[in-house]
Amino acid sequence: MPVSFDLDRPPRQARIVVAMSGGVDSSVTAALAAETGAEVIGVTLQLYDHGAAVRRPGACCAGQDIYDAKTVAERLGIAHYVLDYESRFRSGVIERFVDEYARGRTPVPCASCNQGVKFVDLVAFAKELGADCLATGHYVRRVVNSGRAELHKGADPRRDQSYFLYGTTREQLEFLRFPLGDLPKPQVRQIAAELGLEVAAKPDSQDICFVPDGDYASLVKRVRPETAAPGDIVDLDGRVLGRHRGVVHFTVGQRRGIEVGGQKEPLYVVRIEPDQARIVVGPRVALAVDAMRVEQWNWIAEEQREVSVKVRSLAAPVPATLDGEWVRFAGAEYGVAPGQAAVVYQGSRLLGGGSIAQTRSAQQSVTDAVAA
RNA sequence: UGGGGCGUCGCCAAGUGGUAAGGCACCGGUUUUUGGUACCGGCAUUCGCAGGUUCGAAUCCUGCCGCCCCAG
Repeated sequence: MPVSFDLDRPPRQARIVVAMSGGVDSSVTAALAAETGAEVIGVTLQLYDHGAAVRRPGACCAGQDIYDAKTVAERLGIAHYVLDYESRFRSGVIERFVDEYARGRTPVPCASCNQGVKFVDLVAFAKELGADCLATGHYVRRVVNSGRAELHKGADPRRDQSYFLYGTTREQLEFLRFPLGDLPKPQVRQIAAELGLEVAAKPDSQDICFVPDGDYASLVKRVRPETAAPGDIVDLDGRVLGRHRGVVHFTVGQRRGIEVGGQKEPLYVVRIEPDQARIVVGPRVALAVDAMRVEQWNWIAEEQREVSVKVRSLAAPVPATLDGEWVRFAGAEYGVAPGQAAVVYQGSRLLGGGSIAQTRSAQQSVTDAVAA
C-alpha cells in the first residue's frame, strides 16, 4: 500500500522531486514516491569536494554518495540530477560554521544546511521543475490540521530529526513532504532490502558531513587561525589552572579535553572568551542555567508562552516559559551552549525555534554576556 | 650537615606488617545526522634509591638522594 504524498493532483499527473543524499532514508523516500505512480525526479546535491571524504561510509553527498544515489535512481527507473551546490554550501554552511567557532559559539551546521541550501535553494529548484512537492528522508511528520501544515516529531522518538528543521518556514512546509516520519527505522531498512537497494545496509550518517574524521577543529583553524591561539584556562575566580591550544577545541558544557587534573570533581567549560582566547571552567553546578536569550526566531506555529524546549538534539524537551526573546526553564538546564538551537515544542508539534545567544546562570543569577 | 616534616600512577590522595582505595586527568567503547553530555571499560607486579629484619614490608631498621619549614 503506497504512502500518500498528499498532493493536489492525482499521483499519475503529479511530479515529485526527492532530495537524495545517497543514504538509505532518502533512497526509500524516492522508492515510496515512485510507488505512487507519480513522475519522480531524484536530485543529489554535491555539497563539498569529495576528495577527502570519499571513503567515509555514511558521509553525505561526496563522491561515493552521489554514485549511490545515482545507482538507486537507476534501479527505481527515475530521473536523477546532480547539482553543484558547493559554493552555496561553502558560504551558507561552512563559512558560517567556522565564523561561529571564532565567536566562541557552537554552531549546528545541519540546521543551517536545511534552512538554507536544502529548503531555500533546493525548494526553488524543485518549483522550477514544476514539481508538486519536494520530498526528503527526514524523520519528521507533516500534519495537516484545518488545512494548515504543521511540523511534528518523527513517530520513532529515537529517530526524530525535527530539532534540525526548526528553521523551516510555513511556506516551505506547504511544499515539503516527509514520507518516513511515520516509519520506524528498521522498517525503512527492510523496505530498502526488499527493493534490493544496495544502500539497504549502508551505515547511518553521523558527525558533520563535510568534516572528514570528525576533526572539525582542523577545518576551523585553517580558515580562522585565531581560533588556534593558545590561551589560559581559568576557574570562576580567574585563577589560571592551565593552558589550552585554541578556543576551537571547546564548547560550553564540555568536560573532556580540559586536561586539568588534581580536582575533586570534574571541570566543565562554563564560558568561552574568544577575544582573550580564554576558557573559563568550573564544577558541574556552575553549568546550571535558568534562562537563555534566543535570537533569529522562526515560528511555524503561533507563538505560545508555556512550551517545552530542546537545547540539543538528543534530550527530552523540558518545560519552559517564553518571554519575548527570553526562555525561562522551569528547572535548571546544564551545558546550554550559545550557538546551539533552541527548539520549542508543544507535545509532538514543533512550534518554532532560534539560536541561543546568551544564558543566565542559575547559581548567581547573573547574566553571562556572550562575546559577540 | 641545629631541629622538624615529607617523598605512593600525569595531578590530588588512602593505606603504619599481610600481599597498592578513590577522585581528577588521560585512553578506548557505547549512544548520536551538530558540538557536547551521559554511560561502560582500561589505566602503579609497584610505593625516591640501595641494603637489612621478617614466612611476608609501601608500611619496621640503616644509609644515601631530593624537597619543604623553622631556627641560624
